[in-house]
Amino acid sequence: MTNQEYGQFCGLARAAEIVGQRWTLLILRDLSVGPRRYSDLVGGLPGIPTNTLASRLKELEEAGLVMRAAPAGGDRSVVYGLTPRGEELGPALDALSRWGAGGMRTPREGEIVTTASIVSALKVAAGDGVVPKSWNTTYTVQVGEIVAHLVMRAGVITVGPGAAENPDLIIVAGPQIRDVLAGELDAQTAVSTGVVRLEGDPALFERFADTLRVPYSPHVPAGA
Amino acid sequence: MTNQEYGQFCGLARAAEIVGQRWTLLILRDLSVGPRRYSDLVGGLPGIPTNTLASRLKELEEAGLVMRAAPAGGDRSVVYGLTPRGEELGPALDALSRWGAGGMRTPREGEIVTTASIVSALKVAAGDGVVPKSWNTTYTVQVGEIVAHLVMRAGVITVGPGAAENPDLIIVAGPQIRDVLAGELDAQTAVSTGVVRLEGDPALFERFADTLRVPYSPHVPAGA
DNA sequence: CTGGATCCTCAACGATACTG
DNA sequence: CAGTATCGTTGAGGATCCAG
Repeated sequence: MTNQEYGQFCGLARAAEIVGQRWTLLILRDLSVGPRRYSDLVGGLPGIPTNTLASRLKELEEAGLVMRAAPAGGDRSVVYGLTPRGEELGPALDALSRWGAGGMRTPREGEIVTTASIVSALKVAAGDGVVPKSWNTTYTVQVGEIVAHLVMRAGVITVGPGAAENPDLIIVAGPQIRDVLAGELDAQTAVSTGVVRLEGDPALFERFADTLRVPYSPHVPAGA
Repeated sequence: MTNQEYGQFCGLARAAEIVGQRWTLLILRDLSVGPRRYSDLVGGLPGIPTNTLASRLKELEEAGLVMRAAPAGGDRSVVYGLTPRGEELGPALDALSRWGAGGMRTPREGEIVTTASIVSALKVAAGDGVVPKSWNTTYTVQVGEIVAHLVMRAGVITVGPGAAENPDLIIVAGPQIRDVLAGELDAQTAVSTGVVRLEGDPALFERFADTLRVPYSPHVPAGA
């Protein structure tokens, strides 16, 4: 059992040999949002040592989860993206995110929000992503300096980084918006107490708050 | 960002701080089968250093996933089990198992099968565990030295370690039974080629092979 | 005999500097 | 921009030992 192997013929053990490496889950989360350059990853993963990132990318490429691509155009920057096999890990990442979010009420000292964390949180909150076909709403969500967009259209929800072009509603908030996603802070109270600031139709925020859900675990003390 | 923290207010990051530790996923898998004593864990996790196991159990207890219990009876051995919060991690473990199993065709040199790996593999293969209410079948599954049981009754599948009392069918096989679960080796061929040996009604093995499923990933080369 | 604690070694990780 | 090189620190691996 040299190296990082567990020596068991077991799916979970095989998975653990890959995602059990430090930083690997967060690298995969960032790539799940879309292809990224090396420096994008460095920027989205504050604190990661550059040699660790280089090692992980190499290992993930060898394991078949990540591919490097040098785009055809004159732009010669290297871009990393998930392979189909890497995309297949999505449901597992979502399940882990949901579980972790269940125990996460307020930021710890110094904890920050990144683009990938917001996008993946909204994706998880969207669940199966199915909404009534008649809904046609575009949101821009801003948490601190970080901006993402969320679109409800044709019966499905899609989420991505950056602002929407012509959003029907802009939602500006801090990490406390977590309570809204948990269903413990209702939309009207969130607005009236200043936790959330809106630019657009407030009724669309009610829809947002009712549709997206990542509950708190009932088994975690409220102080956590 | 001291210690093992990632400094991000993100569910996946919080989860990674726990399950990203070496051996932790496998410890949780073993405990998900049922309460275990320290020495059971040592036995079920070949190669784990005893101090690492002790550290992990302490960390998991502090994180609220694991509880130590000294049973009321005269037996005074310490028993470790999952808390409700630990049980909530089940879906994430299952998703990881399924993903890992998708890339796992044959054992690597020296890889073994443990009781917890068989039980969790069968649980994952059972999916939502729903079967026709009329089915009432008890299986004993033996892979190498390892024995587990699987019961289809009252519309649901239950799985556990050890042999069944009066099994309707005993299935004896090696790791190659993986191909049956993947749906790439049909029941009759498995029996006729000697991959699987049965004691009981062969038709019940067809039911087993048709009901339990953990597919291979289409994106992993067959040589893996 | 179970449930660990201790000690030492070494590979992996982390921080910083530097290069094609 | 995309890494590699270097070096210090930490944690895992492995053996042994100790207490209830």
